[in-house]
Amino acid sequence: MAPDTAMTTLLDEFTWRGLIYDATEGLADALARERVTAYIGFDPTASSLHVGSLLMMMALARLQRFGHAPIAIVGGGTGMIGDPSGKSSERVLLSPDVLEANLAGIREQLERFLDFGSLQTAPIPNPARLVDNADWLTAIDLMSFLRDTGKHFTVNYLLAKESVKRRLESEEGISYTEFSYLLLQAYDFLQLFDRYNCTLQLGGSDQWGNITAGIDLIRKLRARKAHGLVMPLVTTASGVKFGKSETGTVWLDPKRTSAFKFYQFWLNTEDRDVLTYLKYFTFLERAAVEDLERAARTAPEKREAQRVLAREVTALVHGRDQVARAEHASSVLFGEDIGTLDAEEVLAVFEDVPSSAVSANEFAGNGLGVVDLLARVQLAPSKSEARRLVQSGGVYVNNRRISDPNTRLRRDQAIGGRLFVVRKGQKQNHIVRLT
RNA sequence: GGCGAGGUAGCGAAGCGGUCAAACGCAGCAGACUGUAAAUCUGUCGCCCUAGCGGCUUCGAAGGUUCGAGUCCUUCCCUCGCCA
Repeated sequence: MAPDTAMTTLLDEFTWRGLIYDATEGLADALARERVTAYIGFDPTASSLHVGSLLMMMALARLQRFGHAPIAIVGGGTGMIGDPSGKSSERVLLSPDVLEANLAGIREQLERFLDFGSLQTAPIPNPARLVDNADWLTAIDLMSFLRDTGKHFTVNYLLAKESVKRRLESEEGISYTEFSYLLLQAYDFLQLFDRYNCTLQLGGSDQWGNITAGIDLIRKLRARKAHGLVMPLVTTASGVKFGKSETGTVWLDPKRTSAFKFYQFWLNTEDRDVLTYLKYFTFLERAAVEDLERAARTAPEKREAQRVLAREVTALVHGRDQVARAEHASSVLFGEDIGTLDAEEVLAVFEDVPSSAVSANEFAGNGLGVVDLLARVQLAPSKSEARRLVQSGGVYVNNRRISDPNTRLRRDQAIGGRLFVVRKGQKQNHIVRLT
């Protein structure tokens, strides 16, 4: 996509999208003057990022589209320590091998969003970089760190930081380890400045303190002005934590959250949030977003904005072909009658829907009770819970509501004798394959 | 160390000898309504089953009193205030 840079600047772009929560003085000038190298840190607490990180990934990608150079830093070093920001309790430390696996998973996901250039194709002037701060953090010795970095931070300054203050007030307190986190992140910024002339750090609004600490360190040690920009926390209008679906966290890794579920997550965005999300999570231009705003206002029941949002974000994360499949599956699932499909078609449509295999023998004779089945495939946490679900009318087998908990399913009732589509509530489907 | 208050289900919070698996609120799950939205309303919300005025395990821990204890007594652990 041709960056619409001619007319607008990166900062204008961020502004209309509502991505600027706070930024340092003079950032606009710096961005206008030269190619800036900017970084964002990603937390390696899991082997996959989730939709919450998407805002950050998109920010780096936008930056690159405007000709600046992005660096994604995965905190192999800081990940060993734990950031106290936004947390009310001490973090459990990750073991080195878990950390390593997490880094690998995250790296892969970031690569989808950023252009790292390559040896085969023509080099680009602003390739993205992926950096692990363990490279320098694990190498530094304590004495040098205390002399060169620690010396520049008064404890008074650290105590004044919001993240530290909050923890000091909590009964649990804060460990020396996490207390040092801010110094490490500041040191990261300094390292990136020295190595790549990186002069801008982005982050979530909870990172402001950490970012300014880095800026201060660079000013003190290198007498140069670095910048920071923080983005707002993504919220939902109804107060639900963003990034959760009825089955839990929405991850970017298709093995954890299928492309279908991912698509559904976005499609289910409520009206009040959809415009904000279109700005946050897509590359759609302003005019396109405004069109959708109009569409959402005049015909909200068509959910055009939600559809486009789901399509765009799913395409970014999982690819266009996955969008097509998710759309098809959605239209079948929420439209046509499953009963009219044969086993092959159902499998094709529901490829991404969670499934489990149950021996066909179980369905022989007078069959397997629904309640047992629900518990078995973990659509319900216990049989009692399963029974309750059935009684309240929340269970469907092959799209037909089952309201008697004593219902038994026989093999000859399975689609093509091979599978059952079990649904809990309106949206959670599960395929039971007979083997 | 002394004095005072307290530890109840995911969270918050009632309960003060029997009908307490434990009020109520939030979160969760499901239903109705709708647009696969929101709001609202309804049901449900310890675990198990052969689903019943059924069984089992809970009210910080361990003992004890009692026909019977979340409720009374003892000891211990932890938290929060105030004083040293």
